[in-house]
Amino acid sequence: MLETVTHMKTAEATDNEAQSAPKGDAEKRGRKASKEVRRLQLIEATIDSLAKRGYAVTTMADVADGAGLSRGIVNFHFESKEKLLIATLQHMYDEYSAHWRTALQKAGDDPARQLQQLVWADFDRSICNKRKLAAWLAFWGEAKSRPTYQALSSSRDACYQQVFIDLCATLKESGGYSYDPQAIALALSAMLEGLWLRLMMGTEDTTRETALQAANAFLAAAFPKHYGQRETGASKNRG
Amino acid sequence: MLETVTHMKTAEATDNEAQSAPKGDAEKRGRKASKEVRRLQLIEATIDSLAKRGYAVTTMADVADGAGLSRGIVNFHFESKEKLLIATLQHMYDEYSAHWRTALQKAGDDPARQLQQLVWADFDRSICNKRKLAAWLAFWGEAKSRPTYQALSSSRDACYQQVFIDLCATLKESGGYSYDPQAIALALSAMLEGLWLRLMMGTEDTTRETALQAANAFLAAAFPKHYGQRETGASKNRG
DNA sequence: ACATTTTGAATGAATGTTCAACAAATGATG
DNA sequence: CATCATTTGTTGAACATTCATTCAAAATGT
Repeated sequence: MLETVTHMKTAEATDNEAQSAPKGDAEKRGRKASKEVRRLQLIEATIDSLAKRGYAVTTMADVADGAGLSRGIVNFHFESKEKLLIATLQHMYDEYSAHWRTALQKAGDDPARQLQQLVWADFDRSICNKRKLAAWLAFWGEAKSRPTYQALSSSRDACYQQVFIDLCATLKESGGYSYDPQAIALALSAMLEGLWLRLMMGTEDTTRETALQAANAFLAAAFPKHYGQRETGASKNRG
Repeated sequence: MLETVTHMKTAEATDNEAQSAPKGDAEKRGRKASKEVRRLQLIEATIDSLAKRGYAVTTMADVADGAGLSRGIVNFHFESKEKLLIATLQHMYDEYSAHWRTALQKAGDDPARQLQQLVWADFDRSICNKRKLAAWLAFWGEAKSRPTYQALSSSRDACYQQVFIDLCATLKESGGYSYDPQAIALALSAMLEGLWLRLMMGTEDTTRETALQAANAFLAAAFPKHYGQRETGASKNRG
């Protein structure tokens, strides 16, 4: 019935979104708008480089070339390389945060449906694609030794985790399960991150489809009363 | 005037394993033994640097200083920086691989016990500590863009995954469960990796104990007939 | 005219690698 | 055992390269 979830599909191939033009709504403050557009353009180029080359060998020249601009431009819009990377991380964090909050809102009032939508949202093409995942992993690899990154580095923050715990607690009561909500919530969110990891690594046995199946299998096993084993909702649709 | 600068300050905190001596079984080829010891010493220093500073800023000088040796020594024992990193990754891969195989062997013939031991082995202090986990994550962040890393980068390889699938299939038959063994196995191993990720990130809400609880909660939820909700087995034993 | 943005070369710091000298162990010879 | 020759291991300085940053000049828009 509901194939609503997954069809965001915001330009996963290469994303030529930020490149178009500084036109349209900004004419009085065309400059300021142009400045924001430039920043976005450079941030997207940074994500590209992180995904393609990796954190360690992502250089300012890579970013500038990727954006089709000159070498010194990044230090004009961002003060330094570190600030560019922080801005990029912040951008991805904001995007992910907005994404799951939207999914939660769209889910309505049924807790079971809310949890399901949250889980499915994780595999939406707009955020779950090779490019973004690779960029996340690049940051994760550096987060532990960079205090500035730590707050933003885990896309699933404390607030997200608390939502999971509350939902698991609610389902526990309504379903009469007997586990610790906190433990199950941790297991669930850890599995989601682990599936992301598999997808990024590019092992052949894990695709977006199989990952979604695994997530559904977890839901069915942990909350049998709410997610019957019969209908997973992922087996027939999705191209 | 020149007092020999033999610091040998290997392994400050945890592992003074490689330090012992080039003696014993190697007298004819004492040199070769010493060579292996040096290699291990440098590999350990590399892990230290990866964990403390991160992949991007781990330099040859860091490694040499960490081992208490001179700058040029790494290029003598390893041909290049890349080969040092590959050797380090291989070392960690071999260690992890040997670890889970040993755990599997010790578990006896009962499939339920085998799976449980495999899961618990993941949180053994010998491999599940901040230092090693941080080093793993550092490699993961670079693996996608470095073909040489890819084969070794995921500690849990195809063989490990197959063991999981087979065990899940066996438990499915004996317990009369109704899910797809492959999906559940993927969910399980992904959760383990995700829990590792949380532990590395150093978020306060995830410790080795809570991670183990989450893993046990998963087992109890997925295989209720085999792992009753009552006894998790993790509350008192296992240091 | 004026402010803003962009360019591209110059600069200086950091880093991987090389290498000639040096030290230590090993083996040969008497 | 003593002495020398040879191989193996180690050092630290020198070198070349890469990269982030700076900045004066040019281009662009208002």
